[in-house]
Amino acid sequence: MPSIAQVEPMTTARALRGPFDYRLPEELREGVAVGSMLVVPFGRRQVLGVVVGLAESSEVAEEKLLAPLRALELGVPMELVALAEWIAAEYCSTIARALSLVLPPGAARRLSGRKRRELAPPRHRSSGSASAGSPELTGEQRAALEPILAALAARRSERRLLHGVTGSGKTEVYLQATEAALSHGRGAIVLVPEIALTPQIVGRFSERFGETVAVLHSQLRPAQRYGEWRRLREGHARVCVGPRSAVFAPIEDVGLIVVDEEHDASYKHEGDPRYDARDVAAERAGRSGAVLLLGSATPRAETVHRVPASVLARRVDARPLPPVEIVDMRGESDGLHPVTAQALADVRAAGWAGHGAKAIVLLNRRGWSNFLSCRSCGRVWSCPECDVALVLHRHGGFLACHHCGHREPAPARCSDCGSTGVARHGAGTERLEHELARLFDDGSFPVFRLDADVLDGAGEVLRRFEEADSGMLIGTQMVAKGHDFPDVRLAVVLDADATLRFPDFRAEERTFALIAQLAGRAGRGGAGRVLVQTIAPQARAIVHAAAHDSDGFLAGELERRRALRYPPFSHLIRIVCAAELAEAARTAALALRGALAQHGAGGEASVLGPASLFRLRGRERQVLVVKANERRPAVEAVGRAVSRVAGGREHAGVSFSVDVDPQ
DNA sequence: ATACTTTTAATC
DNA sequence: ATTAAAAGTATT
Repeated sequence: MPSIAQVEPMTTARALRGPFDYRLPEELREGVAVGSMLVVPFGRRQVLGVVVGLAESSEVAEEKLLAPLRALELGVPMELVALAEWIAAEYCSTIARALSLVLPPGAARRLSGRKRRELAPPRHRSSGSASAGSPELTGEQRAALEPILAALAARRSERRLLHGVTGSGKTEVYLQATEAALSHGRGAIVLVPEIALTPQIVGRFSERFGETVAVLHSQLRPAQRYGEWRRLREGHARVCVGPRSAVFAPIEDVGLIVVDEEHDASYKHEGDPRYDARDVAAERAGRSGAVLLLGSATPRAETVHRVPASVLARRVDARPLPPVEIVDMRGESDGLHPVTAQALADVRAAGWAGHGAKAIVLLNRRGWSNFLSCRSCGRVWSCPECDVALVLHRHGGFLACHHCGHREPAPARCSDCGSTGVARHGAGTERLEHELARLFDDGSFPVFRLDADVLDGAGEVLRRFEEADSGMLIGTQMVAKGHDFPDVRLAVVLDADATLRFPDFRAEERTFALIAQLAGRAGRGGAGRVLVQTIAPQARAIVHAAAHDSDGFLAGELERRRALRYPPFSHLIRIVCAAELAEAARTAALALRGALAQHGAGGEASVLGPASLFRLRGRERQVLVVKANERRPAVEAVGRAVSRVAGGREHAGVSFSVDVDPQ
């Protein structure tokens, strides 16, 4: 019986290198395992610790060993401790930070409370399951399901891409794959981008599988969240549907991990460790002999390159995808093209004729105006903490920084020269809502706005749009996500090239996905039409999206990535050095580059930069990018270089952030 | 000599 | 990170 517990204390310190050994008193030896949570004395404090190993003896002198104060009732599964160790190494982070991802929700905060309150009894919900029955699959769906069933039967880990156009019935494949996993006695995880935007998929899982489904979403109160975690941990629920953090669901013997809308940017975690839930899902599936199923109408080039695909080319209702028209805005004034205005008027007229008729308009820019300038002296209102222009939010009467959240009252006059001539440049969703309501809302054709600024929440706006007979939904990229309304006759993208102008090698892929996803919202219950306003009508992403040519776009994209040695033909690691003074950040970045040059950047790798980034939250930033053929040696080399440079005192006040496979 | 501030070292 | 001992600096 091991008497030593190797414990990782849950602190965020980078310099701390555990694990630390504790002597287990007799009464704890039975119950403590890898994954157990202990409260331990640590320095002068008490901290929560996770047991990462057990041993018979310790290197540490007997008299220095302390005993844990107490053990918590429920720990995490052993396999998640191993997964956390993998994440710490893979993303250049610490074990403690990686472990905090797999702990029960609120674990760190509950430490101070002594005895946990008894939980409310589980609420009842529709039991579903057996009676619901699975609908008949199309030939394409059956062909896609077949290799998944075979892998599950053989307990073989396998990765599959489900490349299916919008409306082709991907969810039914997920459901039947889940059913198969359950029938083999195994659990399943279903990752979705954001529950509020995809209520339909959650509903279908709950309906089909009843109480064995645990749903994690942002609206749950902490106690409910913990309740769902506990149902999974104790095996009462075997399926978890949730956002990226659900990849850490405490399910034993996972047989299937689904990643819906696998192209979605929300799978990348912003914050240390900067993990990518898709890669973590692949790793977890590999470790537990599970099937990884990645689904999308617009998969990433990386995924297409690496993962064998099943294709769903037809919609289940057998309707064709709506025709997409490119509306050339060169030489036109800003705003709506006459063709677009007429198309919206046509939708409103169709609504009058009887059934509902709806339109969706996408403009990927929040607020009223992009930026303000003084007509007299040219002053531009910018963020005091970041080097970006402030956006006018007219309804709230303030200017906001979209990077740090800074707000200030909207100015009536120039604070430099006193002039009252303040020019508003560009239009965002708030202004568009105002304009379109003025033009089209006659009482029977309401305009709804959906973006990150709406106060009632995305779900509420979508519900109101659904309930309306006719109307228009305008908003940012949120309007292109997984919801499904049958009466949408028209989908419009304004300034479609806006995303193309981002200095990012994924800009084309993002633009293609955005247009294709939005096009998928139109014509689900009848004829549909899609308009794309752009000043770049020849751009590859736009031309292919208009032709519904995913394969053609991906082929070109992969060719371009290969030529430029971008992922998937290399791995990128981004290191950002931030400090109050630009000079300090630059010196640190140069030192880091020096360390990488001196000790190697891991295999065949090149280091680009340092380059300046715009100031953010009052900190000047410099970025280095490592482009490597092999990921692991490069990550290790970067990790060593960062701790060497960050460890010294000469770069005090500089923070280092490492992003492996940045999105 | 004494009260502050900064540096350094340790956390089983 | 947090803490406290150690070392350094300014103040009576």
